[in-house]
Order: sequence, then C-alpha cells, then structure tokens
Amino acid sequence: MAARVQLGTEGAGALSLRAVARELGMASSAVYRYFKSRDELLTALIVEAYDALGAEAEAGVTVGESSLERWRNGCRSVRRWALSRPTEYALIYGSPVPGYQAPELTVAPASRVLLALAGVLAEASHAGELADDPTTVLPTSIDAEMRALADFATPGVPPLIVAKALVAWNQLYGQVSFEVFGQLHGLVQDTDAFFDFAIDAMAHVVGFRSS
Amino acid sequence: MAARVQLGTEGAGALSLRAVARELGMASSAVYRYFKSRDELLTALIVEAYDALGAEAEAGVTVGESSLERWRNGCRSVRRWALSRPTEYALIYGSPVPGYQAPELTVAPASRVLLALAGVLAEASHAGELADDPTTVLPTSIDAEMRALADFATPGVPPLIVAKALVAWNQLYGQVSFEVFGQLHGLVQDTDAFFDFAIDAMAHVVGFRSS
DNA sequence: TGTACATCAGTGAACGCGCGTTCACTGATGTAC
DNA sequence: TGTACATCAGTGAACGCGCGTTCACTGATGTAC
Repeated sequence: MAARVQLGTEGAGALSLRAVARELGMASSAVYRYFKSRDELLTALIVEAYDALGAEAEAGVTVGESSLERWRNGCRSVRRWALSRPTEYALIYGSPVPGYQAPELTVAPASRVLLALAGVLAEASHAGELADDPTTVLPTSIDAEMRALADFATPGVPPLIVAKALVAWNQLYGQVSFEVFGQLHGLVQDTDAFFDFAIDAMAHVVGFRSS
Repeated sequence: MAARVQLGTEGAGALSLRAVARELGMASSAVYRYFKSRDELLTALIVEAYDALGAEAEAGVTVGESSLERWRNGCRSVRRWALSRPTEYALIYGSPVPGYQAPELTVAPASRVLLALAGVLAEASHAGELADDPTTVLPTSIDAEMRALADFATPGVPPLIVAKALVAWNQLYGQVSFEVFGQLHGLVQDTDAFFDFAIDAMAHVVGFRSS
C-alpha cells in the first residue's frame, strides 16, 4: 500500500487526502485504514519524496571520472528529479503547508542530498582537488555547528567543507526551485544550458579548480 | 483601499480572499467592490509584494562605501524583508498557487531585485573591481538571452554580468528560502552568521575580489 | 438653507464546492475444527 | 471436504468547515436646484 501511495502522488498536483484517494481510485475513507490522519499521510508522502530525491542524488554522485564531474552529476540528478516530479518537489521544498509540523523522523531522509554533496566534496578535498583558501574563515558559531553535523553524519570531514556543501546545496536548491516554480519564465529559455552555467559557478564556490 | 489591502496581508498566513477581508475587518463580499475576483486580488497582493521587496533591495544597494559592501547590503535587505514578511515572501516565491496564472503585469515588479543586483555588479565591473575570468564562457543561447534582457532593462551591461547577476540572485533566493521555509532548522542556529558566510561565497561567484 | 435624488462603501444571507473525518456497512479471504 | 466464524480491505453516506461568488439590501455622503 505504501508503494501505491507513492504512485498516488506522481499524478497531478494533488496533496490533499481526497486527491490521493482519487488518484488511487478508492474512496477517501479507505485511506484511513492506512493512515490515522491527513498529517500522517502527508508525513509518509514527504518521507517518500525526500528518500526518492536523496537516492537520486546519491546515485548521481557516483557517476563521473573526476570528483568535479561527480559533483556536477549529483547536481544534475537533483534538478532532473525536481523537474520530473514537481508536485513532490513543491511538497518538500515549497511553501510550508499551513498547520503541518514535520515530525522528527523526516530529518534523516531530508539530509540525504546534503550528505551526498558533502561526500563528494570531502573526497575531492582528500584528493587535493580543491583550492584551499586560507582567507575563508568560518565564524566560530558556525564552525561548532558544522563540526557537530559532521561528527554525527560524516565523521572526519572538516567543518569548512560541510559549511561549503551546505551553502552549495542551498544555492542548488535556489537554482532548481526558480526553474521548477516558473520564476525563470520570460528570462531564460535554454534552461539546460543556464543550469550548467550555474553549476560551474557553484563548483567555483566550493573550491573546485578547473571550471 | 489598495493601501489597506497591503496592510491586510501583513498579518497572519492569509492568502484567501476571505482571510484578507477578515484581516481588514470587513465582510468578504465587500472585497468585490475593489477586485473582480480572487485572482485579481491575488495579483494585486503579488505586485505589492514584489514592489515592496524590490524597493527594499534597491534601497539596500545604495548603502556602503565599496560596491562589494553595497552588494552585500542588497542581499541582506532581501533576507531581512523575507524574514519580516514570510507570508508575502511565500506568496511570490513559494510553491505556485494551483490554478493561478500570473499575468504579464507582474513581470516588471518581479525583476526589480534582479536589476538592482545587476546594477551594482555593472558598477563594480566599470570600476574594475571584478576579477575578470577569461575562462568563463557564456553558452551562445544564454548570451543571446542575457543580451536581450540587458538591452531592455540595463543597456550597456555585458551579458556575462547579467548572467552572473541572475545566477547570484537565484542563489540568494535559495539561501533566503531555505531559511524562511524552515529547512535550516536543526542544521544551523546562528543563521545571521551563516548568511554572511554564504553571501561571501556568492560574492566570490560573481567575481568580487577581496571577500 | 432645504429638499430630492444619485452615488458610494459596505452588509449579511445564501449557493455550491472540496476538504478532513466518522460511521455503519459489505463482501472477500483466511483459519479452526 | 464442509461448515462457522473472524479478520481484512474497502464502500458510501453523512457531518461540519472554509472557500469563492452572487444578490438584494442599507445607510452615509455628495450633488443639483
């Protein structure tokens, strides 16, 4: 049934309980056999979406000869997934649903993309493929938070790398959302080319040398 | 009345016609004296929000000794506005409202932030304050589109500068949205420091030298 | 200054709709003896 | 192998709610003579 619910979202722009039931061809009351409430259904859809996107990013990040190329492919995977499933993307990264508070258990699936990106970055750093910029100093408060985050999820990765991965992820998210949400309309038509251009800029940010 | 409607949104997370009327302390039917339909009201609110944010960015961009500092202050103004009026921010930059199609007249107000940022960038470029990177080549399709955009809005600014401004604006949008939409929750607490860190990374992207 | 009338700003009841949720139910499948 | 009963997956009608929209209305303000 969980699998069927997943299918349920892939259709139209449906995020209400009744819409999901409709998509599955069943009465709205039938959904209550599987989920106690709308919020529980929403949580399941959100977790499913985070996991699907996370898996995509993790897969993308393994493809490529150099770590720069793997980084790029990770970013491209995120964009591809978002464009192919805009409803689910909006569900997890759009405006917060009024009255819904995401429970703790969404945190882990939500961080998969970040960790995938941080992974490539750490790898590139170990291989000495990142320009080291002694000018960039992490504020102490951020340093502590990034250290805690790394200790928990990716031990051994320096705080600065984690911070850069997070900034890059935010930027990637901005790039993708602008396109998915239609803000690029009228400004850019060749969005593929523009995205590749933007990716290079972001690669520059985290310290990849040859762009 | 337009001014009163503006006030109407500043309150709670209200984007329905009835909610706006409630905020104004009037019957929902009274709104129809000023707007033909919900979509027309929505358009007015959207335009108002774009203009308010645009004005903020334009003002921020005038503050500072160096163009780098003016750039930073422009970014900070955008963030400050978004954090102070999250409902309106979500209205213009969150998930698209289902069934609503933004009319042509929202395009101009929507581009004010981009143009403000492009302005500082052009200024910095003229003053020779940007690192010129001969490595970065704009794809021809993008070059044409950016040239058209510049011709229309900021004549004389080279396409590469406009493209970089657009990338930076997308990134800034990502940074701000992540925070406003609560995605940073549990990852970063000192969001002020983190944003300044991110700003420096973005300044790096567009070519500002000393970070 | 006073009266007659038009315009204006807003009210309040009503409509049909989709929503989340409940409830008593039905019919198919599985298990016990 | 056959009967009796429990469990399961799903139905369909009903509820109260907030929504966008309509309609006939009211009372205050402005204008004409």
